[in-house]
Amino acid sequence: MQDYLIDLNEQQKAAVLHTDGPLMIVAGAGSGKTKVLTTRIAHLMSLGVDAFRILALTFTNKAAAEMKERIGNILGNSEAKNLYIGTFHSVFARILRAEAQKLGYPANFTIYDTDDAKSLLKSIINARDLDDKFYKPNYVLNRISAAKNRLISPAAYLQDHNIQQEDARSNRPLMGQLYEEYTARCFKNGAMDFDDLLYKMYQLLKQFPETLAKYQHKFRYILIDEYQDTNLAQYQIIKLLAAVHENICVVGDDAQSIYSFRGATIDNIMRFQDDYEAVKVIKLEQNYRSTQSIIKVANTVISNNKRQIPKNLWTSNEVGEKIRLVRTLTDNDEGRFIADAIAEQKLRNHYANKDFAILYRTNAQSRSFEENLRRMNIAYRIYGGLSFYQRKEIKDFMAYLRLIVNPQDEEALKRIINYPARGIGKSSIERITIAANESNATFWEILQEPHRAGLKGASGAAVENFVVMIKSFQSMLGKENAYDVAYAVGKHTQIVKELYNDKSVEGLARYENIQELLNSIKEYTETPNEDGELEADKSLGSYLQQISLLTDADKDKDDDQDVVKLMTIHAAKGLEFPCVFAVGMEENIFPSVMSLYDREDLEEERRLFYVVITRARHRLWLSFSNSRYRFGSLVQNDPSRFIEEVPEEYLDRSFAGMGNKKSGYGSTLFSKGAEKDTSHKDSANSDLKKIVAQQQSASATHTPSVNFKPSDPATLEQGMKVEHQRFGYGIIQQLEGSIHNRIAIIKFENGTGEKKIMLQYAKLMVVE
DNA sequence: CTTTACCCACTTTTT
DNA sequence: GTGGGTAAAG
Repeated sequence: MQDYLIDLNEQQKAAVLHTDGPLMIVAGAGSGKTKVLTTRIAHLMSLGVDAFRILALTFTNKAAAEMKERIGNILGNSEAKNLYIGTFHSVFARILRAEAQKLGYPANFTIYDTDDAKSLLKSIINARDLDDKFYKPNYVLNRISAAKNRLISPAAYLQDHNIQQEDARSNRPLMGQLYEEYTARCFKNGAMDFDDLLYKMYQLLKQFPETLAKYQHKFRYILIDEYQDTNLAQYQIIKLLAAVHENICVVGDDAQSIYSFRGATIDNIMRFQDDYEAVKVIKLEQNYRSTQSIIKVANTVISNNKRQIPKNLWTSNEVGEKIRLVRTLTDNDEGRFIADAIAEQKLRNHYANKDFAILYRTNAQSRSFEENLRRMNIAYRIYGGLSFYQRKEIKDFMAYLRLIVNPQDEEALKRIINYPARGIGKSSIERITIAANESNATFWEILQEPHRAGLKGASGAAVENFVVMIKSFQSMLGKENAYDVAYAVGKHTQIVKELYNDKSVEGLARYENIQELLNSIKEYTETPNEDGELEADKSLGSYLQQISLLTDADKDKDDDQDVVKLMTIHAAKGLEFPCVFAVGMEENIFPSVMSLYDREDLEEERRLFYVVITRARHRLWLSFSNSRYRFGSLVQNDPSRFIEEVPEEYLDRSFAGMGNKKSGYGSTLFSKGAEKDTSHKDSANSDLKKIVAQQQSASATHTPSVNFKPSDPATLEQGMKVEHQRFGYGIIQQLEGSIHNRIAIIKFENGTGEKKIMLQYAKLMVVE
């Protein structure tokens, strides 16, 4: 084992050696926070503390994996694998899986991601015939999420006067009922959403004292990373777990609290000292990452915030270069400038691609950088955005797997019951839903006896076939591993075949995605489990449990690829890069338009600005554009107010000249404006055309005669004159198709010309 | 019942 | 520019 204390400064050493009792480490950006946490855990273990009794909670799987690895390196043995290190969500999911029955959940409960939750809410809102102008699934989900993060149950929500008034005032009086029904439906489906993983964990500890005692005893040492980003639910759970030993160590930086939209409250870190009597506070103020210029700028910027723990971040690194301010006229120019700058820096200062990061406020901003990097042949990778697991084809495939493991999961069931199309349409699904509600059974139960929903004939048979197929997959669960079941799903459902036959570019990509999913499942079943505690469980159930908490960033292990990294500032937290481009520094974007009217929100944006500044080690660029396309139309934003907060002496404005220095820019702007005008004319023009077309088709639409009565399709013959309900009168030119699907080619009188009419559906009356 | 075509709302940030 | 939901056509 290395002498792990040797390269720690005094404060870091103090934090490592303070093993027992509550400890708060206020760790400035780049002050060696992760090093302290990992060394502290290694130190505990070298003192003889059993790895099984140490709990460390982080916010990303990546941070957790990194910690595990670094501890392993310090200790030089495999003991680190026994540590309970993970995100709040994954650690709690694991515990909940073991304790699920206590709460009435199946051990194989499904974890709903945001999309699943929204679609469930949508169906609840639709079923109640509510106006989706007010009850937007997104809004409703956020409201429910906020309630859960504040540990407010549906019952408490309905009883709370303030909340009720708030909802009434915003024209959403039924919010509480929606919360109640959503909760009930999730329970019935055997599903928990992300917030439930915290909320139910709290319930579990609160309702079952012996369970609480068990975990209180088990976790003798608790460490929390990014404490400034915890919400009330997380706070209360930690408080319960730590109550006996009080060996709790939290690490955080109030200046980097950027997740209030997820319910995080800066109060938790501000009040930590009041929560525990014997608390020790250690501040890590020396920054090892950045140049003096960068640190100075960061400090100045953050001092504009009112609420913060006083600290003085400093560095003994070199002064470094000024921060470069870049101004361009269009978003595409911004992308081009930065791609050029990267190429230039690579030559001039011998940087590699991986030394650069382009960081933006919103995912939608990535396009112009992608295009220009591609043009310059610079390798890049986008982190975040639409995740692999959010793609439609992946969600469809996963829905099969989810249903097999948990047939209660109605969302999964409805997603794939008719995909690929197998003749179970909207009306059949409706019948089943009604039957299920009436007899208080689950959707799946009704499916097994389709006659209870009045389904017979073709649709009844289709349902029966579907059930037989799913059951055959289920019978594999006990004996086969995750890959074998998934392979069978691929083989026996038509999904893979259908995608394979789709030769379009998108179809090919989808096919490859399914292929990739199958490969990753295979890899999962063939890799030995890391968890020392759990048996090597390679079942489909355990696969699903862990996959639903994984994000894109966790998927790629080859982190060392030589590529420029593009991601949101949020995603960049905890990372560092030699060269950072903070782009889109414009009002309404950064700070976001959503945060302009509230002091708290604005301060959070400023903390976000602080975060992006402190990602840079050597060089930092701030860029903004006079105009950019958003949504197809051109918008113009002022430079971000945050730029003005950067002290002038650290700012290099030589790239921020007005566009008039270069000829052509002015005219570009002008022609863009002109284009916009014509496009307006165009759209007005096409609107007009549409109206004309509508009127024409309206006059072409036939009003059926009073005595219209469809004739039996079997009696139709070539040459007959018939009446169609909408197309009017016509002559049958030809009849073709099989007995079951007869098609008539009819020439209509009113200029609509020849049409193929499927007799199965169309109603035709013989005139003569 | 299924497929296609158009229309609209959507953009903070994430486990 | 995009994905999902709806209406119309087959």
